[in-house]
Amino acid sequence: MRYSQDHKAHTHQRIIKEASARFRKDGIAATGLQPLMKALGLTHGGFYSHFKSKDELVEKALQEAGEQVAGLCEEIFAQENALAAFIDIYLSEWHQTSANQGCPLLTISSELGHRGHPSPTSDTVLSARLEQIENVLKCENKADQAIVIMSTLVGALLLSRSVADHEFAQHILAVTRDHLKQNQD
Amino acid sequence: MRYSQDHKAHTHQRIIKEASARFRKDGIAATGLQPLMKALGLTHGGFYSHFKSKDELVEKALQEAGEQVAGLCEEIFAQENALAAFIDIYLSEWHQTSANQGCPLLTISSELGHRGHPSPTSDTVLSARLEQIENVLKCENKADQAIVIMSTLVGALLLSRSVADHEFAQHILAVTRDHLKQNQD
DNA sequence: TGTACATCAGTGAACGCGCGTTCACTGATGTAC
DNA sequence: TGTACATCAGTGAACGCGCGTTCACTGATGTAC
Repeated sequence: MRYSQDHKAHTHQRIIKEASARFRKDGIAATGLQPLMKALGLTHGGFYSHFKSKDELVEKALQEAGEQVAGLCEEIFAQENALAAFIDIYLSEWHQTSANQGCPLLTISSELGHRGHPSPTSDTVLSARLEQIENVLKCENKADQAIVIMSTLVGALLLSRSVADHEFAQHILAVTRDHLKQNQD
Repeated sequence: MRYSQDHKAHTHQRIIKEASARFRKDGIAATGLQPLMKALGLTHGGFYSHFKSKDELVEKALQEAGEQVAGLCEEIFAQENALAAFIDIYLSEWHQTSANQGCPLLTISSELGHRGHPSPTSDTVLSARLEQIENVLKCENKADQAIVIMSTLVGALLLSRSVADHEFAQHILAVTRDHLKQNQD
């Protein structure tokens, strides 16, 4: 059946959005196209009138995750005390448990990178974050300092998500938050 | 055919060792038991006389990766200037490209944690690293400082592996190495 | 010491399953006359 | 304005494939007599 003009574009976006969440939560390999389409009330056959392969969806979903997160981050970095706000959100309990809405660097990017084919979109996402951090730094070596801060954020979040002991996980986040906010230049 | 006494134990270890490498390199989900056994010159059916499921192998392989890495780290931390040596190796080009022999926290642990069932072995591996770092720190708040250092190491390595641009990847490692060695207490 | 038997690590075919992908088809809508 | 037709987003069965797992079987070795 034919649908109204922008119907296809709308469905296209719904697929990308759902994929972007699922890839971040469960990983790319563990996310099937069949369950994904079913969750949107569609049948899996229709997938290929939107994308030529799962790989294409992966790339689009990574981009969408990047843009979604970029939107959130713009708001955060518009505040006063932007770096502290960013640190608090990046290392929040919300971000620890909500991988499906969070930073794609930990999940999509790292699943792509060096297992198969890394994506230039990973570079774009990371660069965007680094630039935002640089802009609110006051020290010399802004660029280098931004890399170190971002590394620490990513690492602490990853460790807190990897660890089985919930209190240990929260402790990692808390300690790292304090350290980064204390040493901000 | 029946084999000499310690033959089974030997094969058992070979499977674990190969799995430990493949899980770290390609991820758990992307590593098939069939190709794994074939690579060892065995048929896949025999797998179940060694392990009751893939999940059991995953746990054993994570433990073995932890022990293997622990062995390497003991040597490193026995040196003078242990922390600097550890930082240099953790953020080396070797570690960036040799995920199959490297730290299991980035790959096995993070694939287990919060996607499915996290393993207490992740906690053990992380705690071992933290303790080694603590022992060579001279500042107050050793425990907290160790967490921050480990987070930064893990994050920088993950980012350098995620990024498509090879020079960018090397830059992340170099900058983080310098920062950590400069600020070591 | 020689023979009969039990053991059991490893074999390889088969199981059901979900994966990514293909394809002939449907049918409500937009377009042309 | 009314009718005939073209479009094409979405359907759902089917494809080959590799997955994890099961199982009846093999046959060289260790053990018992």
